[in-house]
Amino acid sequence: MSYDPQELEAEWRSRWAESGRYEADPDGRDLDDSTFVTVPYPYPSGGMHIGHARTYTVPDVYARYRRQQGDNVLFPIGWHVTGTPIIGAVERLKKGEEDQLSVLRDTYNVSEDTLADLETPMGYARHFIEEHYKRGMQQLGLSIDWRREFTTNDERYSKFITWQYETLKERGLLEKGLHPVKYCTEQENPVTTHDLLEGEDVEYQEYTLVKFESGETVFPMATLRPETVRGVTNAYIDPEGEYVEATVDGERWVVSLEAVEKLELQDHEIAVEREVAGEEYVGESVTNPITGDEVLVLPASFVDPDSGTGVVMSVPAHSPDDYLALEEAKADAQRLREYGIDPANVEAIEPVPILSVDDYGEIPARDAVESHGIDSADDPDPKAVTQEVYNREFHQGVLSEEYGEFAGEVVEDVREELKAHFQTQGEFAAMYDFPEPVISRAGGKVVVAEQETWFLRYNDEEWQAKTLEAVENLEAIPETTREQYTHTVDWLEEWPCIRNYGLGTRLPWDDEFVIEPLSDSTIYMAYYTIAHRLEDVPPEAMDRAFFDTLFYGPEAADDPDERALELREEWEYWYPVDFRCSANDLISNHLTFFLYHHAELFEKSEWPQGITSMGMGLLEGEKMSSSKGHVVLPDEAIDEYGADTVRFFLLNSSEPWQDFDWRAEEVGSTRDQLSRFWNRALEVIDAPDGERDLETIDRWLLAKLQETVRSVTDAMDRFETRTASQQAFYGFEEYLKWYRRRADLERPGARWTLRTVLETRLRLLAPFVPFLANELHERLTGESAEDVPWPEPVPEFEDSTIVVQERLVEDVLEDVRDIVDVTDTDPETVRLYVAADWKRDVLETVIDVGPNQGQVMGEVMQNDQLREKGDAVNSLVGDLVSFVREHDDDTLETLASVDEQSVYEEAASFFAREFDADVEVYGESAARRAAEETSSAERSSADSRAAEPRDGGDDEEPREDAGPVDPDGKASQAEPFRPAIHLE
RNA sequence: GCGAGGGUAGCCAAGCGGUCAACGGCGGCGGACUCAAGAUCCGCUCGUGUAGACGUUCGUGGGUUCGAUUCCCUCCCCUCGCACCA
Repeated sequence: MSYDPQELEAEWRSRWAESGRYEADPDGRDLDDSTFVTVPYPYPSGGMHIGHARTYTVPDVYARYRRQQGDNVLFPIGWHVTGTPIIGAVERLKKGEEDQLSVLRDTYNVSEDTLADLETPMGYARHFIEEHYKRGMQQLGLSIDWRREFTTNDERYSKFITWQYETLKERGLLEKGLHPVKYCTEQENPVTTHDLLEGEDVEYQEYTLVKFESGETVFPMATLRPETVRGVTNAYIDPEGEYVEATVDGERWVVSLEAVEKLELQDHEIAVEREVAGEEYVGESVTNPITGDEVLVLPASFVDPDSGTGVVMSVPAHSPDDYLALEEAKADAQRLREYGIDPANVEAIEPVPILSVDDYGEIPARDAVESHGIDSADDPDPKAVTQEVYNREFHQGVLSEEYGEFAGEVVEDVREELKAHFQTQGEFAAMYDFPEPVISRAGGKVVVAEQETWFLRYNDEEWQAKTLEAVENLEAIPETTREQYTHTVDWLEEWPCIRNYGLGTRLPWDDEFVIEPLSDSTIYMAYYTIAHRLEDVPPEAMDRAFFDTLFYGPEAADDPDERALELREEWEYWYPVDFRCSANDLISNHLTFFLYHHAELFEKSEWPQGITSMGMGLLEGEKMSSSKGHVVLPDEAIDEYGADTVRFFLLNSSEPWQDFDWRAEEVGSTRDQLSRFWNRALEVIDAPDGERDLETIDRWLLAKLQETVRSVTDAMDRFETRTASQQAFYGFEEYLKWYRRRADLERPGARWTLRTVLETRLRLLAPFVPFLANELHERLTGESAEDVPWPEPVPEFEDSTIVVQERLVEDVLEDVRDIVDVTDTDPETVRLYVAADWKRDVLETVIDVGPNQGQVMGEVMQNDQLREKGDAVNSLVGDLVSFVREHDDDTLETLASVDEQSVYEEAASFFAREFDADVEVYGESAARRAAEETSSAERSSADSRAAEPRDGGDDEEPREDAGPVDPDGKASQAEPFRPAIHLE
């Protein structure tokens, strides 16, 4: 019967569903044997793709592994619907937006009839939960306890979040404050990126306003480079623009009309006194608040009244734009006169450098402009030049002497400090704005507004300290991520945790606001432990005291709720989370928040034990994108290849934390491999039982099996799913390939070996390919692989000697092959000569003395007989020194007990088969003596060799009737574990 | 720029101080099987070589070492994150 994944997988799926196999409850097993793995709950604003499939399969494989190890394992799932993405998607659907419709129809195969169901947020979410995620997860065979599902919009979940936020507020970890948000002036409402029509990628900037003065009137000039304030030579205003004089927080300011609304939204008291045309200010002198210098306000068409305050300061020494504008102004005396400015006054303006930077001369802006050959401020190229100057000055610019406490410092290091310094003194103010226009989908202009909001105080020192401790205690996989957590904790400021609208839980004390998604998903793993038993608890009973009792015990409430106390047992049984399988890009927010909230709300013993961070998925080498339709749906992949193939490919092609690349060709080949495995397995299952009558080669395979069990187990413990599955599958296939070549498979001993090997491998593979492995294991033994324990190495079959010996056989095979290839011959006889005993003695000496040529020679030369051999010994020692260096101590020790000659003799028939030749094995000494006898008989005289020592004991009895022969005198080339070879 | 990861043969990718010309997969070449194709199996896939070798390779340039793909430094290039988007 050939491999048919669809049929066999369907059968196992229903078996699992019917038996509720993966529903986990506290049972007799010890707390230490409870394992709780979680994965970020999916956000069903769209469908599931193959990248998600891996995300959820990694914890599944670990869960299955731990179950086989005897643990009680809980792997739950829920659904995250908080916030605006789902609402946004529904809005776009209802408006009939083509992009959205096409994604739904073409990418996710939503039928026309179904579209109507998607027009409410929860209807939309439900569809993707049921038809995509849940379905996909079940098809993949994920061992999830489905009783515990919930969504974050559920009433009871909200009660849980309410408890969490009330508790945090009480502990002083929430704080109210102002926070900049994107704000649509049309709808008079904050907007998210999804609500934007134009400028989706634009980030707002915090501009510094330098408060230039003219008498009592302030001209606030917006800049991103406050440190250049000492280099200001003049100001620019748009003569055509509309400006106002207004009272701002009690001061008299001149700003553009457009700036009024922005300032108002940014928490300034503002009252417009009168509107003025920009040109009225042209030619005026304003005073630099830092230097006290008077500078001229010049007209400039490039000034945008809708950017910042509509008045800008000019720093020609360090800004190419300003430099060019100044040059142009100087060149157009006519225009200056029209505005009543004496051109001589402008001509007199010279750039004032305020910092020095390598690669440029005194006036960086001028150098940059000149070296790039730019001559007009309207030229599009200055952008790049400006960027270059700004970057270099920011990272390398050293502030000049006038800067007092900041003199000699690099801009990058002191900008913030300098800004704060002058702000405190009242010379600077601040304003948020976008560097480019941003338009909402409602068509309104989007500006930055400051809004009252609630923050999580992630920069609270005590809280940080606890969290850092949680980071230290964590098993961070891979280890390199630990530093990223530490870094994130150091860097996090306050986090605004509410939004104006969206799905989710209302802020308990102000129901105008909703707790945002990253903030309502920090400790929900605790909710899984009780989710399936809440049905009978009315939501209104789930108050502070209820959860206090549940999480902190009976003492935490005056009149502890019985139900909460019962649920507490569940929570205590499963918590803490053993592993959270998440993604690299969540380290800097969600995962760190997860640690923060656990560190604060729970005892140390309940803190997360481990986090593994996963990489991303690519499709045919490119990033997946559901909006472009560049995705593979698990559904379709499983239909085509089968769930085991999908799982195996996802887990086997890279370690979890590495990126993986879904390539159809490789997935197809994975399926072929599994299919081949299936066929081979069936052959073993269908063959007669065999019996335990083992030859060396069987023992070799069994020894390799034990090695494999050991390394697969180690890899699984480190979450190295690729290493584990590679070893169990591909790695072992290589051994089997050798075994098939080497052994007579018809023997009962071989059949016994193959069955034993198959059984063990199926158990090792069961976490990865549960359908196939369970099925085959059941056919082989009557029990499924998941019903029997994870394999352990069997001491009886561990045998490093056999492994080392087999290696010698492989070496000889390779060496003979090489010689045959190079000489292009087809030998009829292959002769192997095993090194003489005295050579083994030299090897012993090298091992004893250490791999040092000089020392070894010193030792060896003590021996008269060896000394007589002269150069031969010297070069032998050289080779043996290398040999010893290249092998570890264990191997050398094992080799010491190996009888090399019998290894080859035992393998002789195998060699004969491989080379299709007669194979003869001799001892070097015996062969040599035979040669000497021949030659002495011929010449009737002793040559020099006759004087050589005969270290008696190594003389082997010749195996061939003809006696040992050494036609070409090759025997003397033999070295220990490297027999001399002669082909004829 | 800051933080993290990475650059290995035609491609993907393992190795992370010696058994490394470098696992494995894909692709390619040759052979077996077959009427044929596919699947499967076997061998080859840096160069040279009539004896198991030698030569040149693991982003660049240096260094440490008896020995470096593996350790240290320089530089170049790529990917990800850098916040109120989930």
